[in-house]
Amino acid sequence: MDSKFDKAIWKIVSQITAGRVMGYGEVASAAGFPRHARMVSKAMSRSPKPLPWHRVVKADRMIAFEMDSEGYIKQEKLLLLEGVKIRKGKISPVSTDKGKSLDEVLWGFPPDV
DNA sequence: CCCTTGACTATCT
DNA sequence: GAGATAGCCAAGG
Repeated sequence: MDSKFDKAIWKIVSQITAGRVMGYGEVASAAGFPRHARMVSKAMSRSPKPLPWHRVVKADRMIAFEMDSEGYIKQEKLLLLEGVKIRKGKISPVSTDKGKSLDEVLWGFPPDV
């Protein structure tokens, strides 16, 4: 039985465009269930169809899995393939929906340095 | 019904 | 910046 919550989460996650990432809390809020960050992970695992789960990361923009775990490696790989820049496990601000300032995107993102 | 667990988050030291 | 603590909510034993 699929709950309303799960459906909402799947919808939001499937709508994340390639090269961009969202936080668990953001997804939950977007789905209409604030503070359900922890449930998001569960909902994604329960999805009957493949979902771009790798585009969902923690609030710190870091991969949620452990460094040595399979999930971490897999997610990092997928993100890199989609053009997401990662520095020491952290996703570049440009890859998020927050730091998508036109200047930064056009300039090619000089914020890091 | 109580307790534990989890792909979390925010705050404090 | 890293570690500890508390808050959070749903699901399962």
